[in-house]
Amino acid sequence: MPELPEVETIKRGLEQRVLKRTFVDVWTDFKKTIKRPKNFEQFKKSLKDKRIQSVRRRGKNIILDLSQGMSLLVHQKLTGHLLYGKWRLKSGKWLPLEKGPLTDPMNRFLHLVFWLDNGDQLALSDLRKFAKVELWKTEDLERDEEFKKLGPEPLERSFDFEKFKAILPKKGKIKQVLMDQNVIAGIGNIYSDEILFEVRVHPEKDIAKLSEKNLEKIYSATQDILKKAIKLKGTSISDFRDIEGKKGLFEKKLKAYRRAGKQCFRCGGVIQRIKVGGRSAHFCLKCQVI
DNA sequence: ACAATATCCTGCGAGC
DNA sequence: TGCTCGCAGGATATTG
Repeated sequence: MPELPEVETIKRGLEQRVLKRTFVDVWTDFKKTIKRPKNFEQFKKSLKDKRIQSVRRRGKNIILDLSQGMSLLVHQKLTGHLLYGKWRLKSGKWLPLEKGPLTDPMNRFLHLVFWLDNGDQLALSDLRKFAKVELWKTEDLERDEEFKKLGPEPLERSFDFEKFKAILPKKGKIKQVLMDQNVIAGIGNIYSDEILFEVRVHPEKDIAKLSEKNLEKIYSATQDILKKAIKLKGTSISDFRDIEGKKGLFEKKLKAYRRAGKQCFRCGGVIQRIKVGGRSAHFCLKCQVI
């Protein structure tokens, strides 16, 4: 599922591929993906002839800033990922024109396809159809309450340890706090597990009971792990692919996530899986003792 | 005021 | 073999 490193990987891919391109047309077989405007014909009409001027990431959101003060926001949610290439529609199914990564089964679930002015396409593959796409007036998006509520970017230069401490709530289970987009933007289930494994902190630990030293460790591990994952183009443990359709390499580095029942690389203990806030949490019972 | 739960989806693997 | 069932999960809505 795309978290900050995966979304950043997509963002960088888009910068290479779609910057300065213009939207020509759009197709979907699942109109519900388009949340704004609700009417698909209106969406299509508003998007037509808009040029992509810049690409941004905010938390797990991708934002394409367009000409005429418009912005296209894409949230890939669980299984969505944007792809760039050439396909043709054959009896309701999109087939890649060339052999290569785009033929990967995880890239087959195209529910939204944009035509660009160079003849190529930008597509959203989304197995579970949770992804959302919204077309905004840029200034309305910046003023939107939901959007403004997003917490700070963990990898921004200005996000130092003092700032990290300042934005933390008074109490709460550390895993849930790290995953709360309104506290810090971009961390999800995979990286929260990996960060807490790294610092030997139990996912249910109440942040009120964490020492300054341990908070600092969590802060640094967050930076290190997110940066390392971006370098490796993210984690593809189930469905994530970059815009060329290729897998990320960070899945090989996972030490906790989806390793339930396996041996801990650090102490040889067994990795546990429990539910924290309705989500699966993976950790080593033996060495994540703080 | 807050926290737990349901909702949206569908491929996959387990179990019968 | 082939069916049903439960699970996975980000963010939001709804219920407790």
